Amino acid sequence: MSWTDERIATLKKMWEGGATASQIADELGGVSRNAVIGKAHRLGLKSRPSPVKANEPKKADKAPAARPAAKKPAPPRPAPKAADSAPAAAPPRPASQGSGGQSQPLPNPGPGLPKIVSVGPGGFLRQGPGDQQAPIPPAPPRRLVPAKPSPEIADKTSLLDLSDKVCRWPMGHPGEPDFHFCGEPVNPGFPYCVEHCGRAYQAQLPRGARRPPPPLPFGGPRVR
DNA sequence: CCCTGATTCGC
DNA sequence: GCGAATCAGG
Repeated sequence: MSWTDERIATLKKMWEGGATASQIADELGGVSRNAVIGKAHRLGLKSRPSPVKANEPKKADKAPAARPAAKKPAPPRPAPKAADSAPAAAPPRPASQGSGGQSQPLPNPGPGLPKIVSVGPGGFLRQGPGDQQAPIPPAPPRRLVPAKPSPEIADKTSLLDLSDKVCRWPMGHPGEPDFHFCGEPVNPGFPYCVEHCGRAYQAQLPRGARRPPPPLPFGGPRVR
């Protein structure tokens, strides 16, 4: 498999969206997760909350220990700089599981977006004690609505048409011919439109009104 | 052992 | 440029 523009675009979006390399590789098909990571790095994407990252080069001495057991005697690595453009803090996301055994991250709003925790039934924002002030309470849906962004989307929002103005909610699966994004105008301050904000930031419904399935952008059974 | 991303290096 | 092999941490 070669890296076509579309595949690269998908890779980018999913990578930026917080999907793991494995998920991306799986979605793209025909490539290993290593390929995805390698490509991502070659594209300039990098780092992002990587689980493996406890070692930070302290300002001190450290004789670069050569690799003990390696087929090839690798010269000491210069400096494994890693923490440069890491998001301040990932907003807690409602996690649900659809396929594997580990958590399935939702597309992550890029840096600069408000850290919304969740949306209450009445449309108020739940936030940490410290974060006192919402950018703007969007009056999200009181109850979840079936994913039906718009009766007719004349032109499907392609991967490349994404901007911070349109809803990035993925419709279908990447790689499918009709894979596209919601494309509705976003809820200001959010990566999604109002409807999909209600899905992404799973509203906490009053007891009893709990029946809709847990929809997820990526990996979910199918949302459409 | 499972997972994760990072890096290296032969191709 | 690509990605398997490897490393390293959770």
